[in-house]
Amino acid sequence: MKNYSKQREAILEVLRCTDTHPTANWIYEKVRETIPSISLGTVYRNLAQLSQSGEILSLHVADGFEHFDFVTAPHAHLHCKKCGAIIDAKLDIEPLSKLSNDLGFTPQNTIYVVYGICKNCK
Amino acid sequence: MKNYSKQREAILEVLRCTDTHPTANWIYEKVRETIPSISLGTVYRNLAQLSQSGEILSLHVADGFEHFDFVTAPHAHLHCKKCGAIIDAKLDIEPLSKLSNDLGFTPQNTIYVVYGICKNCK
DNA sequence: ACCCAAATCAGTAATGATTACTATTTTATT
DNA sequence: AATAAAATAGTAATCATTACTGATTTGGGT
Repeated sequence: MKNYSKQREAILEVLRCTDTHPTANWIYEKVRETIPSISLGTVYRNLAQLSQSGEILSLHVADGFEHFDFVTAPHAHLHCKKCGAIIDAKLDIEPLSKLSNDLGFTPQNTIYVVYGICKNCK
Repeated sequence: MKNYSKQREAILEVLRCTDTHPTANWIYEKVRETIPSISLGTVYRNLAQLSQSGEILSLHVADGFEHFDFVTAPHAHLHCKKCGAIIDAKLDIEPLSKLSNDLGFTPQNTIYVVYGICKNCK
């Protein structure tokens, strides 16, 4: 079903080594330093696949871009409206079991985005 | 700064009278029943303006569309991966004051999306 | 009421992130 | 080595959203 590819490995490696929450294009530019022939479509395809299999997290914020996160454990994302930075934060979240009890909704994963102004932009 | 327009009024009215979380295009089609000459650009412009002034909420989920919500009070959005529905849910959220204390981040508003499978699609 | 500047509008064209497609190459298995 | 499935590079197409333009509407002052 899923074969090894050095392109996918490189994409994961780039994502593993940043604490920003890059876009597909940012990752593309970064991977090109190692694999100059890689194509943007390959980056998109692998990110979608990794996201679908739960190995990485896909994150939609109000800037219109899809962002990716190597950290899949539940945590909050602070998005600065000025500089666009996305900062990780620990934040206690009510257990999701209530959702299945009350609404019959089976939760799979959770995205928590807080919009505001970051330390540097104040 | 901000003048009255019947178009903006109609857009707000459509949004007020639905419990779905419509896209700009859905709202456009709906408002056209009342104001057939309205243009899609007008819908987008007003939604952006209302969202920026905090009168409505803009919501980005993994379907690539921007959704809008008349309810601005903090609550969770359950997004069904199968049918694409967005369902409102009450969910206790840790007070955001900690963010400013710990990270110097000034929170303004909060979007909480839970991905999963809804009751009907199970 | 009338005037004027700012705001808004309808209609259309442009943008650009993402997806789809195709012919070629790589991977894993026998 | 032979084969089929999976992945790739490169390019073209899609389509939600934004930008632009010239006409219309709004609201405050005279």
